[in-house]
Amino acid sequence: TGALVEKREIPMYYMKITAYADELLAGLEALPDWPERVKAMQANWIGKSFGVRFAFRYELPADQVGGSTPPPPAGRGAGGEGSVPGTPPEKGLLWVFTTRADTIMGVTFMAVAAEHPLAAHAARSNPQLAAFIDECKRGSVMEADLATIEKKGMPTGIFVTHPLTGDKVEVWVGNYVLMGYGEGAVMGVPGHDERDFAFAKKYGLPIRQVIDVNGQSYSTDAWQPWYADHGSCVNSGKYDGLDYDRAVDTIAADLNALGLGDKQVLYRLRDWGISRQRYWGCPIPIIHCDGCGDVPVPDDQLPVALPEDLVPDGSGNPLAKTPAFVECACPKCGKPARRETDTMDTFVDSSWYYIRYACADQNDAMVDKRVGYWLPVDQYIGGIEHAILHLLYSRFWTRVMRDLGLVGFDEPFTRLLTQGMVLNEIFFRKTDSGRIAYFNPADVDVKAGDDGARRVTLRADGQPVESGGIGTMSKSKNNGVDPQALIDEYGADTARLFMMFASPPEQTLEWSDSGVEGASRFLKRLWHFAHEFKEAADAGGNGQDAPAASTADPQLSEVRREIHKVLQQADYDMTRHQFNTVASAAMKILNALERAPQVSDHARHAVLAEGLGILLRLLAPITPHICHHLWRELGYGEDILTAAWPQPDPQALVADEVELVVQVNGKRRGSIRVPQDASRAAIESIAVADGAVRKFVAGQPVKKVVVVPGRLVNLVV
RNA sequence: GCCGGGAUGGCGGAAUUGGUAGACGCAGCGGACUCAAAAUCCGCCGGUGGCGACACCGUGGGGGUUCGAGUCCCCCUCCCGGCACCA
Repeated sequence: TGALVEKREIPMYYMKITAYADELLAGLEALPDWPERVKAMQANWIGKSFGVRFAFRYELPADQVGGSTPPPPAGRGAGGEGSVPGTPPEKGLLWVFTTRADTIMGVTFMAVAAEHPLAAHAARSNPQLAAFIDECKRGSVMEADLATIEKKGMPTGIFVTHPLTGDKVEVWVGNYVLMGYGEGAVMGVPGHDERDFAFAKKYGLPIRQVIDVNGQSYSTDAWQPWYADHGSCVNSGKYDGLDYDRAVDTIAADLNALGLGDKQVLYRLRDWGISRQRYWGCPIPIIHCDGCGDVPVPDDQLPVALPEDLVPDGSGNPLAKTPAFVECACPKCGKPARRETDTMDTFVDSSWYYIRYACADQNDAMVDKRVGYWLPVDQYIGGIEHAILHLLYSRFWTRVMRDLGLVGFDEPFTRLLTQGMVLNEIFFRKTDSGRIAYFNPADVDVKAGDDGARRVTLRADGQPVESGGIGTMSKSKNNGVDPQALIDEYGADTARLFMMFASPPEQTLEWSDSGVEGASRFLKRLWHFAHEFKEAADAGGNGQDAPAASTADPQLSEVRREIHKVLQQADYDMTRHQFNTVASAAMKILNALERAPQVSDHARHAVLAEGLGILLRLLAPITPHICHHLWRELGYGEDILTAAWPQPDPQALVADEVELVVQVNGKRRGSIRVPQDASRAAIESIAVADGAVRKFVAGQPVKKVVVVPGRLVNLVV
C-alpha cells in the first residue's frame, strides 16, 4: 500500500482517495439501485469543477526578506518559494484556481490562507500579522464553522502583479481561505463574488464591475444576486463582449501563452487523513528509527497488538504514554526505535469488513477466492448518516483492492437502502461538577402536573430531569430504545410488525410505542381467524389451488377481486421497500376475509383458503414466526420460506362494471357506474345525464370533456 | 453557511405516472355483550355552516402552470441528516 498511503508533515497519514476522484464520480452512474439522494450527495462531495489555474508574479525586495527563520516548506502546489537572504529580490508565483476566469479583469485584491507560505513570510516582519495568523490557525477547521465565522482579513504588505493587466494587487490573509482546497489562495473579485464583495466593503477595497447581465444597472452600494450570474465581459479591455465560455477560453489561452496558467479540473474532495490519537483502532504499523527513518513493521511481527492493560485518563493518546508499547527495536538496524502511536480511523475497518466476512477464517491473507462467490453485496442497508463518508470510503477501498488484484469488482454494494434516522426525546441533568448526565426515556416518567404542565421525573429518585428536545437515537445521548421490552410484553412478531408498520424505512421517524396494541390485536385476530377456518374446514381440504374461475356468488367474486387488488399493490410496494403498506395490505386482506359472506360451500372455502395463503406469504417477511407456524398448521406446506411469492390473478381483477368519478370544472360532483368496456361517448352521455352533475352544469355549454379511463370524467363548462 | 431530505386529521402514515385527499392502524366518542370490568364485536371519527339534503374550506406559508396540483415550477418558513477527529 506504499503508493496509497502518504505521510505528510509530522503526525498525519493519508489515504490518497483523490487519485480515485474521477472514477468515484463516474462510477455513480453504474449504480442504478442506489437512492438518487445518496448519489447526489456523493457527487457534490467529490465536487468536480472546471476552471483555470494561473499565477500572479511577485518580487520580494531584499529588505522584506529578513531574519534567521528558516524558509517555510512549500505547500502543496503553492508557488511561494523560500527566501534566501542576500540574493537578488525574490521572484515567485502565487498560484490560484478559479471557476470564474471571465472575471479576471475585476481582481482588486488577493487572499491567502493563514497556512500559506506567503503569509508565513510576511508574518516574519509583522508581529500583528503573525498574531492574526495564529488566531486563524487556532480556530476550528470544521467546514460548518468556517462557513459561519465572520470573514476577517489583514494585509500582508506584499503586492503581486496581475498577469494580464500588469496592475499591482495587494495580498491579504483571509480566515475564510482553505489551505486544503485548490492552491490555498484565491483571487478577490468583489464585483462578482458575494464573499469578496463583503470583504471589500469591510476593508474599503475597490469594487469593479466587469460582467454585464442583460444591461442591468450595477451599484457597489449593495450586493445583488445577479452580480454572480454569467454574462458578458465589460470594462475588460480586449475581452469586452465575450460570453462566459468564450471569455474563459480566450483568457486561459492568453495565460497559457504567458506560461502562467491553463484550464484545470479541480475536485473538492480532499485526501483522507486516517491518523487518530486514540486507543481504539488499528495501530499504524510503522516504526520510527533515528537512523533508518520510518520503517514498516515486518510481516512476521503483524498484527501490532494494542496493549490491554492501560487505563485512558481522558487526555491525549494513551498509547503515546505507554513506554512498553512505544519502545521497540528498529526492524532494519536493531537499534532502539519508537513505535508509531497513531491508530487508524475506524472508517478504515468499516471500509472492507463486509469483504472479510466472506473469508473470516483466512489467516494467511487479507481475502481469498470465496470473495468472488459472495461479493459484491447484493443489498446493503444502513443509516442515511453514512450517505457520504462510509459509503464513499468503501467505494474507494474496493477500487484499491481491485487494483491490488484482491477483488474482481469495482463497486461493493449493488443495491442500497438507506434508513431514515429514528429520533427520540433526550433527558438529562447537569451534575454538580458541571457535566451532563443523560437518562434513558425508559427510566423517566412523564406526567401532567396539577397545572397541566408537563412534569418529567427520573423514576429512580422521583426528582425532575430536563428535556433536551428530540434527537437521533445515540449512545452518547442515551435515548435509544431496547426492543426487548416490547418483545417481553408482546412477542417478537408483534414488535416486528409494529416497527415495520410505523413508517417506510427511508423516512425519519420519531419513536413512539403507541400503536403497538394494534399490531398485537391484528396478529391475535389472524390467529383466531386461521383456527376457526381450520376447524370449519373438512379434514385435509386446504390446498392453495385457485378457486374455480366460475365462482358463482358475486359477493365472493368481489372478495376475491379485493384480495387480488390488494396483492397487486403489495407486490409493487415490496419492490420499493415500502413495508408499512405491505403490512397494511395484510390487514386489508384479513378484513376482506372476515367480511366474506357466510355461505357454506366449496366456493367460499376455496376463496378463504386462497386469501389466507396469500396473506401468510405477504406477511411472512415481516412476522416470520406466526406465518411459518400457520402455514404448516393449515396444511399449505412444510416451510413458508420455500413457498413461491404470491402473484395476482388477472382473471380475478376483471370487473363487469367500474365506478367513475364525475367532476365539473375539476371538482368532484358525483360518480357513475359504467360497463367496464364502455365507450368514451357512452361514458360522456351517462355523466351528463347524472342528476348531481346536471345541477352544476346548469345548462351551460360543455366546452370540453376529459375522460381518464377507469378513473374519472371531467366536464369543463 | 453549503449539500441532501422532509412538513398531509388529535397521532403514525396512505394516495406508483398530475386524476375521488385522509387507505391501514392508534387514540377518542357512541353502542352490543357482561352483575361489573377486561377482552371481543358493531358504528362514528379533517374543519366550518346547516335539523337535514348539502355547501364551502382544507395536504407548512405565498405566488404560478393545468380541465384538474399533496404531486410540477418560483419564492419563503420551520424541522431532520451530513459537513471530513462520534462512527
